[in-house]
Amino acid sequence: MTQDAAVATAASRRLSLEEIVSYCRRRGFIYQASEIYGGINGFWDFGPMGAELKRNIKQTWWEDMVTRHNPLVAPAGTPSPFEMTGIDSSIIQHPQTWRVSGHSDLFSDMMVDCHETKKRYRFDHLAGRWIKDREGNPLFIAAAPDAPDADAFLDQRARKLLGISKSREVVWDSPLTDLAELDDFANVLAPHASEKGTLTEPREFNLMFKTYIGAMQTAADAAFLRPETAQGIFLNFRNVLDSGRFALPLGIAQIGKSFRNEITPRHFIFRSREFEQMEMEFFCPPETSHQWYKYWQQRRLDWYLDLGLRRENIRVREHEASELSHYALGTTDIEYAYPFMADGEFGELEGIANRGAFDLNSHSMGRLAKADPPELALDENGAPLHRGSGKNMVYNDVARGEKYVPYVIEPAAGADRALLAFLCDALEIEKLGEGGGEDSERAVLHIHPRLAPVKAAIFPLVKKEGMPEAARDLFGAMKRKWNVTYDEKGSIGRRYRRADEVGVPVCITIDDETISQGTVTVRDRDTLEQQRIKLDDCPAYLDKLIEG
RNA sequence: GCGGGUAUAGCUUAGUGGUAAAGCUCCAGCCUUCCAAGCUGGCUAUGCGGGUUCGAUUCCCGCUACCCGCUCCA
Repeated sequence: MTQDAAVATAASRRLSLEEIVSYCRRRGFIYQASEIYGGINGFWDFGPMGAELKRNIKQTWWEDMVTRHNPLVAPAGTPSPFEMTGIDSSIIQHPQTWRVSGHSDLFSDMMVDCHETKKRYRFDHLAGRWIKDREGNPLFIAAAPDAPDADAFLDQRARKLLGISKSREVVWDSPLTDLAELDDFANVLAPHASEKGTLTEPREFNLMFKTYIGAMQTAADAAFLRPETAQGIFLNFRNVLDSGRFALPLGIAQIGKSFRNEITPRHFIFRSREFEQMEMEFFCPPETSHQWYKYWQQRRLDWYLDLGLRRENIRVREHEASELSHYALGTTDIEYAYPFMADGEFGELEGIANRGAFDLNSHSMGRLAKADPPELALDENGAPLHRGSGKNMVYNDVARGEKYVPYVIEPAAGADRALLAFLCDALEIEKLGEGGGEDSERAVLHIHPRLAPVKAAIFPLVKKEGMPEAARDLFGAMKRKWNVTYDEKGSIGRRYRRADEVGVPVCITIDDETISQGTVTVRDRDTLEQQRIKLDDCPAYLDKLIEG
């Protein structure tokens, strides 16, 4: 850190991603998974500090979303009071869950990529016809899978490419042929390309981790690690309603691990293959859904701001209609200016979506195709593509005197991304101009006390005159309620710096006045200011610091 | 997935075809009464696997991981 500080020119500065990674490793926040075996791409382990920080982030989210919620009062801007609760569902669910949700189709197929246009096609959706090019060489023109009329599309492509006038008929050398019947793609012209031979070999493209239930491991036993926690909530919607005496509007929250076989894990823990989500599904009457959507956008933004993220580093971005997922009526991203993003660019922190009744209807009727309103996806025989459970998802709203399938607002946050954002935002190298005349730097993590891995550090000023004994007594008492540390090694200044670097909000120092008058000094991490308080007031002081 | 770069101690660096060096950190001891003091001592490293060589941390090949730029991102 001395080296880093030496290149600092401003009064304080933010760190690069490499410096953040180095810091996380050095101070016990995050290590590369399986590091002693050379590491494993896309996986990370949380060390002593990181585990505490992540636990605090999750706990703060859970408290603010679920346990501290008052269901008797309607917050400003909402149509009504509402209830909040939580579940913890299984990582492995019935495979039909992912077929109906759309994740199987989207996440697992043989795909071919086009080098030229960068488009990706499902291998089994591509077909085309053979023809002779201008030099008389064989050329396979592939049709766009989404073209309404493949023959018309192919004729048009051939006329344009080979200069065949409208008065002449296009003469093909073959009927419509699946790409799968070709030995290689060297003579294949991709649907949107200008040159042939731009397609890759078909590659399996499965973003869900596959496993097997039972020891036999046959194809019929295949199961998947969840790619999102949300579906576990939809599957249990009826259970929660039936067993909990809840009425809508109702939010069901869940925190847990999810798994995606990302093609390119990147940027430290920003995109990893195993990650933790904090998701909530808010079930409400359809006609109020937009109002709730707006409410949750603001409330989720406020959560990050209240916990100290700088406003200038956060952006709220509403998706364009063309960006929307197959299920969403509206989606807003809360984005953060991560240090690996270019200046002025932001990366996703949390998404808030209005999913309509898509999920509940899907799990009732079967996989829905994107349409307005959504309709059942059918296979070539007209049967449902993926059958739903057949269970009734209609809610009988006695208070409103109507029955409906609830609409769902989903704030879906990444716990790891939140952790990364809080770290990046809070970590600074500060230049302290004063102090003995020489330039002095300190690394300090200005993390919110609620999130701080260690809440307080307790020091005896020196190791004599009864100070260690008094400090240990205080430490023992505080430890019952908070994660506090005791340190008597090194000079007092060195101990302050060590505490600053891992974001300890306050250092409590025992000195000779503690022994004679029962007072201690509390030193603030951010202002460096000290004040003297009564020894007995330490718990109340810390409680106020954390909870405000 | 493509291209470029990197890999020596916990961190930041040095160096060498023949016993791997330093500063910081950390630990122990002495000292120390409020912001990284000082003294003494100590622990700890060439990412993994091949090849060339009498001998490889150094040269070559492969792999892995990380960083940067594209690509992708339910």
